[in-house]
Amino acid sequence: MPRQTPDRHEARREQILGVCLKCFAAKGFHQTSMRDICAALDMSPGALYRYFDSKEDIIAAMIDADRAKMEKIFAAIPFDTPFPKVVDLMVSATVEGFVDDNQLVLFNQINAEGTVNPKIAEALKVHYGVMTDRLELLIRRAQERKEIDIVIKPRDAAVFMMATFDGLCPRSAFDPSIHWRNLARVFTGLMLRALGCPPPQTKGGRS
Amino acid sequence: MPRQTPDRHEARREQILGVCLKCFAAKGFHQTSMRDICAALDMSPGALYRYFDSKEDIIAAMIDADRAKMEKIFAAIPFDTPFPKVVDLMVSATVEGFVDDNQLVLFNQINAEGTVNPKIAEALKVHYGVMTDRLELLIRRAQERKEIDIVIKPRDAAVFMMATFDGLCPRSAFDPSIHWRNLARVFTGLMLRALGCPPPQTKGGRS
DNA sequence: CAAAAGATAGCGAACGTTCGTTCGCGAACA
DNA sequence: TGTTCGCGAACGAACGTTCGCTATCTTTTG
Repeated sequence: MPRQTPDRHEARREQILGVCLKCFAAKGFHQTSMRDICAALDMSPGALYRYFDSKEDIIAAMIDADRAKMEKIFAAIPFDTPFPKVVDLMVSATVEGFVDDNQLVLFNQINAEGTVNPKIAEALKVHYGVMTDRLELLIRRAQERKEIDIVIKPRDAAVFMMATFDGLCPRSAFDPSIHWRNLARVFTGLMLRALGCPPPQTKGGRS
Repeated sequence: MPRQTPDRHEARREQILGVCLKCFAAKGFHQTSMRDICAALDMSPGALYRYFDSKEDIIAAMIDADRAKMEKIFAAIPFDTPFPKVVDLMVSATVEGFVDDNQLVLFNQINAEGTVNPKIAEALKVHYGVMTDRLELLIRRAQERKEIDIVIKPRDAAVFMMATFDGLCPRSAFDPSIHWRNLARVFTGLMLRALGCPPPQTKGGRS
């Protein structure tokens, strides 16, 4: 019976992916060699190749896992969430991922890979589509609740917001004047203004 | 006297960079080999190395040229330009660069390289700084002219706008539903709304 | 003005290195 | 006893780069 340890394999795969993420985040996909990965894993190439067919396979799996995580966060936002809260959640999720640099570097790496590798490009299109669709729906509901301007087309607004999230990443990677807290607050505020959604409460508003 | 043909060299360098741009845009920095470049140039490696010390040198020079071009566009916008026009100019400049895919791929490639290569990262920080500073000034002037909301801090607004421009790129690379014309119009409109700047004229407004 | 001298551009085979990947074999576990 | 896991030396290919050579063009010189 060959069915013995079906999950051990999967678990190890995930553990490997975790280490690869750090490697890739530190040096980029194509500057990281299989030897680098093996060293970080304290593992031989032969062993590593029992879990992944190729380097590209590793990269693809890692991107998949990363995107799935993001999709999950988006999907977890209920439809009836007040829109300011929606924006806040999304901005927070985006910014928090940046606090350690992993996500920040990785995001740029993934986009670069996507522009050049058709297989990755296809996967990214799907993922981007899923996220934009979800956001579009959230916007539509908010419009029905009269929370945001009825004139704005939900799809357009969704694309705009997604683009702004995406822009956060290269921006914050190369602008040393940016501070996370301030960034998140400012972006949330401006995005809500763009959609004609009055903020709920601004409290004191320390500079 | 060794001073004979000082400009021939420079001219050829630029021509080489132009070809490299196409190569890099097609396959990415690290998937493009020196042999690929030589083939595209119909030139031998030996000859190529008379113009650039290394592959990294080529990449750096190309990024420099690309960024300089963008800076030039930004710098050409006069301070007294009505703000809606400013936004329109910037969005157009950004979007137009995408129409052929060169700029689009390249932008993602550059950001990825910047996250991993300290020298490039430093250059990008400078360039981003220059552009943000310029935009901040344009915003400040517009505020003085009462064109945009006085509450908004110019620096915050500048960062927000720059981020949105940046986001346009990966977004439009992976969202097949996007059409340039519509994209530019929507983004201009929403950005102006965010800053509390009433649009000048919307004309007919065909869907 | 012609010839010699010098500098620059271009070539392409070859270099040493590093890459992703393979494979035969032993150890551990079922 | 069969199956999985892990090892690490080894492979061929491809990489960025070098170097000695010839051809071309510019300047200097007789």
